[in-house]
Amino acid sequence: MSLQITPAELEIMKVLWKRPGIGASEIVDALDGEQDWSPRTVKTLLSRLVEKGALDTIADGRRYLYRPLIAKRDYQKKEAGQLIDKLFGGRAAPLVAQLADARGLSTDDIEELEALLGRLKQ
Amino acid sequence: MSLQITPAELEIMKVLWKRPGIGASEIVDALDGEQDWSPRTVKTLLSRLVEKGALDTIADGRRYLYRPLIAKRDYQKKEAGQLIDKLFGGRAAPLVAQLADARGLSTDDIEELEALLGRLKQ
DNA sequence: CGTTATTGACCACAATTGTAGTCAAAAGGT
DNA sequence: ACCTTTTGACTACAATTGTGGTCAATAACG
Repeated sequence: MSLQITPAELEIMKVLWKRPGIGASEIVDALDGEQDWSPRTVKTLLSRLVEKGALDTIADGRRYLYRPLIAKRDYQKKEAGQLIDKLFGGRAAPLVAQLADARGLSTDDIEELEALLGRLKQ
Repeated sequence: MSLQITPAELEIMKVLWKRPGIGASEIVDALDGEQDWSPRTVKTLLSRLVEKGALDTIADGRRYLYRPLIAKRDYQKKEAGQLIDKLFGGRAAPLVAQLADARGLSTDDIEELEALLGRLKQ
């Protein structure tokens, strides 16, 4: 199960990672301003995510509540790993170098990363 | 020009980033072992990349030599930036944290990153 | 010189994706 | 007890993508 989540579907997942267990209409509301989708479109994306096993449904009267079956953290890990395998020869350092170049790391970023590296070192 | 390069097309780009200015048959050869594509498939991908403006052709007798019009570095930057915007709230540090967790950074990676951060600090 | 192999141009076709419509059941307002 | 709204199920349909076939021109080989 490769669990292929498309960009449009990811928007739905992001809402549900933030507020698991809500229904379709709440999702539509949450997306308002973000995406300009008809409620129909959101329903379709929800069905596809359930079909793919990325979401779980809980019956709640005549409707469903939806809950993510994959953790955001796991998905982030998978995507980050795929990117470095695909483009950076499997090494993380070059990726970070590119990021630094592409958008500049803030002082906060740099400090955070140094702290992280310090923790990893021991 | 959003220059949307698909995963299959990227394999072609990777060959051409390594050896710019080769022809279709060399690309087919270079991919042998990597991908199991018919020469036809490679040709189609090449045409699409030219159409998209990702490659340039140089006439060489009755065939073309192909050359990347986008630098690998630029493409890496774009992809890395897209990933952190899409999944990491635009911050690089959480991405690195995930990478560390996902696959463990080697001592070399850590040293490389520390050196990089040192350079960025001043 | 005739045959074969290679090449780009054009075409094909199913799967996936983005985007949304139709429909019937049910829930709620009045 | 009706009418409207909301919901999930099913359906639609064009664009993109992966994968490769046809064809005509031409280069290379015997």
